[in-house]
Amino acid sequence: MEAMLKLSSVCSQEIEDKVGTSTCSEDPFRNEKGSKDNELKSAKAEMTKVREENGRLKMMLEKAEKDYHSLHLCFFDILQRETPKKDAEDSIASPDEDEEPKLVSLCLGRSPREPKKDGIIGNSSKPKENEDLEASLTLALDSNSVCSKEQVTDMSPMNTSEELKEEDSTNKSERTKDGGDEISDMTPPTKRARVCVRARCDTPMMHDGCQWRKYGQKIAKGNPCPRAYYRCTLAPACPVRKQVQRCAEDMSILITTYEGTHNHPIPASATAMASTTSAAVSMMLSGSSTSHPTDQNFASLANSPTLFNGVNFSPFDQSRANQALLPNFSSHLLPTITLDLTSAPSSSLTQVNCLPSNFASTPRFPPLSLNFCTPESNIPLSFWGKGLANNMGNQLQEHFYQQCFKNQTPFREALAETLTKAITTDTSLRSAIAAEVSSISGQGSSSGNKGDGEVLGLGLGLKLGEHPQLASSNSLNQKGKAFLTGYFNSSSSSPSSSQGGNSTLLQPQWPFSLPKTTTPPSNVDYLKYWISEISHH
DNA sequence: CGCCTTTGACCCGCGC
DNA sequence: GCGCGGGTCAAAGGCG
Repeated sequence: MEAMLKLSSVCSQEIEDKVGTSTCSEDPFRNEKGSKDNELKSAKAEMTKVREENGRLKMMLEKAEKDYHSLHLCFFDILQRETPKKDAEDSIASPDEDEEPKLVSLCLGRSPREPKKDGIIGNSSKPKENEDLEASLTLALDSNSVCSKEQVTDMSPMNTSEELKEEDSTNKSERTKDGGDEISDMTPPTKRARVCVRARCDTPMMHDGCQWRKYGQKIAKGNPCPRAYYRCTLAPACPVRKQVQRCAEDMSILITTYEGTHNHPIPASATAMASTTSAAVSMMLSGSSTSHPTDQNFASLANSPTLFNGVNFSPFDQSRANQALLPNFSSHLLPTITLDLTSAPSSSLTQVNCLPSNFASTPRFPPLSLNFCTPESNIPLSFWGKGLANNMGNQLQEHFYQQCFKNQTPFREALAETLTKAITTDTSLRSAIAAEVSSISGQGSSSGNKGDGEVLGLGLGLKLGEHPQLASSNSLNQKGKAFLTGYFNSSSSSPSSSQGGNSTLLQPQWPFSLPKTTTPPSNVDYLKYWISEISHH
């Protein structure tokens, strides 16, 4: 849409120039004046038309933006409404588990590497030689923006009594030590959100914009690397803590777990990931409001195309969890979400989505993986593995980080942009996508759910503007072409072409009317639409 | 001197 | 009840 607006502006400008030159230039030939006037009138009419079109497009853009923002705001409201129902149901079944805390983990990555084994890197002895690296990764908790109602009441940033059972004891000691500060015990312990960040980082600790004081260090079982415990020192009574540990399987991965909610304003540098982490927290608390969600719950949550578009919610996999590749520094009372942004290579999904063995033995809190990583780890391996070379992945990852942390673009948009870039720059990837679509289409609608899960993460709008033709020539095989052609020919007239391609469609307008009784468009549908969009260009 | 890190001790929950 | 492991405390020491 932006490009269309640009185009309209350019056309308008050209016409204006044309008109301007026509009007300003002295016409020596009076007998040509009539034709010039006609030309002038038609040009003016055209200009008016273009201006109107421009205005309409602008209005459409504004409307789309408004819609997006309102949807963004409404998103968590919807989750909140659903939460009490589930909570009510589950409180009947297991009323005491409502107080169970939650773990959300977030993972970041720098470069894809094969996990190294048996290497020991002392994280605390590393010199601070890569401050630049640290600076590129910022992270913070900020539940303010997207907390569900439940969170707002229970995890209010100002609610310093906080949610933690463990912290209760700690706070008690702190209270006694500090002579009883403003920390109150008025609110009961409630759901706790923990956000774990996995990042490829060579420095002992990721710079996240906050100030931390180390208060302990332990050698955890199963990991030769010591685990460090930090408290937030930006505010004296801030309950936020974090644990930092190197991944035993890949020493280049730094795993940081945040716990609690800041009860003070956080620096701007610490807010880059706030929305993402809090969104994850919110999702965890609302989507899994059962407190002990079943695998099915998480699977359905993960497969919901409307929830966290572009985020790969990997359903809990017991066999994977049993591999216990992640260090266990979470209370086994805590359920797990893994937001994975490490761009591990082909084994990434297996590696990253693995969770501590105690989670495997605690099925009432099946872990959940949110894969905010580079596309190749966000898309099924069979999919990305076909087309995305490793060096390509590195570039895209850099692009993704730039979008997320430097430009502070929301994760979804950054991911969308990165995916778009991947497709626009990698012909083999386009072929892979086309092939995947062909295979999906070959599965037919009867197996749509399966395809849904396979392409989960593609249910997001992508910048379709500058890319070449994905579906052109060799990119789509015959089957896929036939499918797409038939698919979209049978559909109603697509407004996408009339809207132009240069639009950032975070929630793309569905190009065809859907039966009222049908379920919302799935990710497969989005993918099909998306490739169709590309093929139209 | 204040802040931070280090490190051994302690507490607590869980499993057997 | 006991042992294990995770998490925290707090004294001691280092550093700017």
